[in-house]
Amino acid sequence: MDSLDMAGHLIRRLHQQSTLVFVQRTQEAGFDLTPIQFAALDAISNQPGADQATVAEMIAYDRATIGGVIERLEQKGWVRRVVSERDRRARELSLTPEGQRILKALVPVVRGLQDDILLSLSETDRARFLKLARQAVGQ
Amino acid sequence: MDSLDMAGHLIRRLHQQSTLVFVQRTQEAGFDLTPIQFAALDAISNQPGADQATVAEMIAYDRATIGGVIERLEQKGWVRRVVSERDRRARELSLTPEGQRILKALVPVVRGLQDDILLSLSETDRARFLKLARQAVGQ
DNA sequence: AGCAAATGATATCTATGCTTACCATTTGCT
DNA sequence: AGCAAATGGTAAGCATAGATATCATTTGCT
Repeated sequence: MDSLDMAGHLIRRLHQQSTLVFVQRTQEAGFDLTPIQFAALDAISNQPGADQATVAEMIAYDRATIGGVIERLEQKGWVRRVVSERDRRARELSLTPEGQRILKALVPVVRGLQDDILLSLSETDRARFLKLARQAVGQ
Repeated sequence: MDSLDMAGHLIRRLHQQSTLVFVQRTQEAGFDLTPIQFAALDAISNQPGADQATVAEMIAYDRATIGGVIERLEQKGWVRRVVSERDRRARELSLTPEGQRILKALVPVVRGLQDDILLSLSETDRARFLKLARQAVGQ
């Protein structure tokens, strides 16, 4: 078996393709952000007031890296970070009005590009693939 | 549709899982390297004398990052980099005897961990998934 | 032969992605 | 109340990952 044909390598190439499509399509639509920034934005929107650790857990991310992601979202003016009164270690996250506007405009674009990630699969195979992928990540 | 259930996010989590399993299993076996270092090592072994650009293309990698990867492999004493006589811009790559020894010991370990990446899939589903993944990356 | 275009490689910059260590604060237990 | 353990966050370090710019050399065309 060729090492390039093994699960690990195929998955890396899928990830590569996925990121590329995301960035290209969102840029074409006039946005400037990464897939992970979108995931964080979406998570914060679904759970306003959550702290960074919670958001990290929601999107299966590590605590150390999420800090930088949130910081960049804050710099863009899309996310607010307020020290929690309940727990002064924590920072409560929420979207700014601008962040909400961006996310709302972004959702249909991101939804629309998902099929482009798996362009060489038929509709049926795409559904099969996603079902298996879901199962593989234990969801 | 939840953004966490979309193709892009599922693929990112697969990649995460894949890398984790690779590093854990190879470390348990006494090795210290990344998936991409393995891919490069394997590519060089299959095509000794190839230059960096060729190796990058073989493993679907970008030219800018491969330099660092090869450099780390060279530092480990696994790869030799010799300026080509044919084309003085190029560096011809080959494995050192140590690199050959390591790769030979590594191959069965890496082969063996592939199934662990997709542990929650049955044998049949794993084969289905890989077939679809292969198709999705256009291979 | 001469020169523009292509190519191999590196440098720089930005952004993940993960590990370990550390600091501040809170929790849980006695 | 007192204190160890747990938790939220940041810092530092290493390794991808890709875009763009630059440099050296080679190729292709005339």
